[in-house]
Amino acid sequence: MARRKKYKFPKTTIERLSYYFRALEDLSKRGIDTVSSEALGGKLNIKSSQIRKDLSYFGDFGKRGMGYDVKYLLKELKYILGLDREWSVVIVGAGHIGAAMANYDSFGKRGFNIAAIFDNDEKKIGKEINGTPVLPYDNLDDFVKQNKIEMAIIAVPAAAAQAVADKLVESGVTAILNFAPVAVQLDENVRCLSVDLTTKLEALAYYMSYSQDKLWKIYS
Amino acid sequence: MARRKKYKFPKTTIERLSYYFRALEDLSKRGIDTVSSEALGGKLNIKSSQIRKDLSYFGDFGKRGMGYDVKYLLKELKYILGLDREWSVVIVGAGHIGAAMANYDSFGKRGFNIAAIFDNDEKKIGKEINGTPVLPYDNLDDFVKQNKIEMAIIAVPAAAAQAVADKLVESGVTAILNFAPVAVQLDENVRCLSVDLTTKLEALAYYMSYSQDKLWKIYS
DNA sequence: CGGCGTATGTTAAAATTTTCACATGGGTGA
DNA sequence: TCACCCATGTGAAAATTTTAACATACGCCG
Repeated sequence: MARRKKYKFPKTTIERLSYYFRALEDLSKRGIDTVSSEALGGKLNIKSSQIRKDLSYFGDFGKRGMGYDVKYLLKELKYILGLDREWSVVIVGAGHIGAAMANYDSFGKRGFNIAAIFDNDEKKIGKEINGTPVLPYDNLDDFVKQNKIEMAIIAVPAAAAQAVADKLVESGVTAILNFAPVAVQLDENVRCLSVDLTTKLEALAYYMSYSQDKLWKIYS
Repeated sequence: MARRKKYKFPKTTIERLSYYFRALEDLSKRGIDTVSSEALGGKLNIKSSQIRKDLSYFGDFGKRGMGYDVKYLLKELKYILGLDREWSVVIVGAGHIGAAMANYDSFGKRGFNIAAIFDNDEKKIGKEINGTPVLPYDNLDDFVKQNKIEMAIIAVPAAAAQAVADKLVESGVTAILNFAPVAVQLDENVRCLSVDLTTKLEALAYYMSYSQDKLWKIYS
């Protein structure tokens, strides 16, 4: 019921809240209106104690003996995650990944509106991707300022990423989702999360080689 | 020099090894052949002690007072990460994300060869994406078995992901990179990493709402 | 060839995160 | 209304991960 609780909590909690949110949406769609931490955890492969702890950082949302009211918890999570409003986002880079993001309809459903896509390529400029216009990279500055864009998705080659990030921040963007395989250096009041596709595959490769005992375990 | 060291290390270490690898590649390309943990950390926003610790799980690769030989460390990391061989991968789902993955050339450079893409859509079957054929989903089983595919990328809607994953595992795949926004339940000897695009944006939304003091901090 | 500067590898401490265990309180039915 | 069940919320313990600190070893220079 009461919202404010602890002031510090693990970084990983935020990510899990997002998982809870999605799972609850699914339950809600299926007409289920109450769920226990145990049941929710089963769906997500997360321990029930973890779920209760995560939620406890933000408030008391459940009823003892009963579990959580799905709709109520959804509303609260929506609020906590900042999803109770619309966010305007620009994508920089109209290549395959940029295009895939522009076509990713889940963003819209969550209130992330792709306002424009920016690229240097003459052949792409002026076209639309999933209804979103592709504009010249040179207009990025003005567009971000005029439309008060706060979030951006970087989908350009690694070599260009830092320059793009700098430009975005200078124009007023304060949150960046970066697909370029490079660590961009940013002011600390700008949030940047990276999605590193190669790294994920490499981690899988590691686990597989490991399981095949081809690793350092062999040598001494 | 010596390879085998500790047997347990943080899960996050593997991911960082992948970052080190890429940064070293970059240094190597630029003709730099020695690097200190301090310099490498500066490039990646990672503390030098973290780097030394990470590497120490696998062996002694540096020279005191000197740092690390870039080429040598690259070779060792390649070995540790299991990148000293080719991996055959299939993509399931020829939608925007599947297509983007098929077009992601970095995979090939790392030894991840996309052998085929599978989809149900008649209009897509028979075509090629970046030189890789799109085959009927019904052939997935046979193809994976015949070509001894070990890794797969799932890029289908959430509702289909579990069934696809089951089919892949049944056919012999033991590592999965999952783009579907759902937690797939798998046998524990199958490795599965998820890339959750919405979750990342949601985490950003959280951080931004937080910084704007619109969160639980307000209430009591 | 010995001392000096430097950056490693490691050990110990600190910080963070997860898990456990259980007291607590809401709801239900007699 | 009372007793019983159940699942929460939490405080403490365990596990994991990061950071700090430093002794050690390498190479260079005089």
